Amino acid sequence: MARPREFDEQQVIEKLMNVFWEKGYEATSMKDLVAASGLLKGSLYGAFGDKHAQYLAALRHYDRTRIQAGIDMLRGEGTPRQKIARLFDHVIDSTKKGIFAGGCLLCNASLEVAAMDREVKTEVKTTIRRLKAAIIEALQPAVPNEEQAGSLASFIVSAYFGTRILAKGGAPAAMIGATRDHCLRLIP
Amino acid sequence: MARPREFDEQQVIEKLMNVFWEKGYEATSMKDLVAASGLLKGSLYGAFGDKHAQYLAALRHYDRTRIQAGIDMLRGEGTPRQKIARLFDHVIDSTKKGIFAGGCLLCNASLEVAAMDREVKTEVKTTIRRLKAAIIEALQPAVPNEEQAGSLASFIVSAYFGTRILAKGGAPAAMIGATRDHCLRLIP
DNA sequence: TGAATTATTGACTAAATGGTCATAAACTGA
DNA sequence: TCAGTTTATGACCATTTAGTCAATAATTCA
Repeated sequence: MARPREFDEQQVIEKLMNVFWEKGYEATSMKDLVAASGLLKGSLYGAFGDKHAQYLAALRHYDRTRIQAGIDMLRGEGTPRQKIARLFDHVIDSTKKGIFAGGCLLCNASLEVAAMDREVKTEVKTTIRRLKAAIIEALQPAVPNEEQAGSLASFIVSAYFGTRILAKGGAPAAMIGATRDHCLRLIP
Repeated sequence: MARPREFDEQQVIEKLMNVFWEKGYEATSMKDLVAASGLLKGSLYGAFGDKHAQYLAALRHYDRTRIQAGIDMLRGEGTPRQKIARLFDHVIDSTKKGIFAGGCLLCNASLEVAAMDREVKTEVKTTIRRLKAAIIEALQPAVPNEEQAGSLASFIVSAYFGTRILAKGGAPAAMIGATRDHCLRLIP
C-alpha cells in the first residue's frame, strides 16, 4: 500500500526498553532513545509516539518478555518451594554479576513513575496481578486454599520486590539470601 | 562576622526534602526547589550547593528525621512482634490516607539514583544499615542469637521495602496487610 | 565610622530538552 | 507509468534546564 518500515518494531522496542530500564524515565532523553534505537527522531515519533508512549510500550514489552520469563520459571519443574526459590536466586545471580544496573523495570516504574502517572500505574498494577496469579498457581500443590495462597503470594511479591531495592541500593547479597530463606520457610 | 542568613537552614532542607520526596530526583527542577524553599537561586546555591548536593542533604535529613522516627518506634514499648508490626501499620496507614504520594524517600533514592551515583549509594547503604541494626535490637528479646537476628532483620527490611513499592504502585492495602501478617509469623 | 566579610538579588548564559514539520524517498495497486 | 499513501530525513523551534555572576545589602569587629 505504501512505503514499508525499514526496521523491526520489536527489536526497536527492546532497545528502547533497555534504555528506560537502565536510566529510568526522567533521566532518559529523546537523544538517548534516538541513539539506542538507531532511528531518527521523526521515525521514532511516527512509529511509537512521544516519550511517554514509548515508555508505556517499553513497560508492556517488559511484561511480555521478562515478567513472562519469570512466570515460565514458576511453571517449570519442581516443588512450590523450589519454584519460589528460583525467583530469588535470579536476583542473587544478577547481583553477583553486577554488570547491568537496571534491576527490575517493573519496580523502577512503580516507584519512579506510577504514583504520578495514571497509565503507568494501570500497567504496573496489571503486571503485578499477573505475577501474583502465577505465584498462586505455583503454590497450589502446597497451599490449595485460594485465600491462603493469595495472602502468601502477596507476601512473596513484597519480599521479592524488596530484594530488588536492596540489590540496587548496593546491599550485600547475604541480605537477599536471608530474605529468600525466610520466605521459603513460610511455604508448607 | 558578616551578614547573617535570613532563613533557618533546617527548615529549608525540610522543604527541599519534601520536593525530592514527592517528585524524585530527576523530575525535580531547580525551579521547583527555588519555589519550595522560598529562597532565590543564588542563595540556594550559596547555602546548599548544586542540585546533587541538595539531594544528598535531603537524604541525610530524611535519615535524621523520618528514619529516626521509625527507629524510635522500634525502641518503644511492646514485644518484638508488636514493634515490627508498627513498621508495617505505618505503611498501611499512609496508603489509606492516600494524600502524600512520596512513599519512602530511602526506597525512592535506592531505585532511582543509587545505582548510578556513588555518593547516594553510600548514603543509602548507611541508612539501611542503621535501620537494620535497630530491627536487630528490637528483635533481641525474641531472637538473642545475633546471626539469626541479623538474618531475620534482613528479611524484614526486604519485606518492608517491598510494601513501599506495592503501595506506590497502587496495590490494594490487603497485600500489605498480608505481608505484615506473614512477617510477624516468623518472629518467635 | 569604616574595613572586612558574608548574604541577597535577579538578570544572564550556554546547553539540553521534548517535539514538529516540510521535503524527499519508497512502495502499491490501477 | 503514475496517483496515492506511508516512511525517512534532518533542520528547526520554543521552552526549560542547571548554573553563574556582578552589584547591592547587612552585619561585625576594631
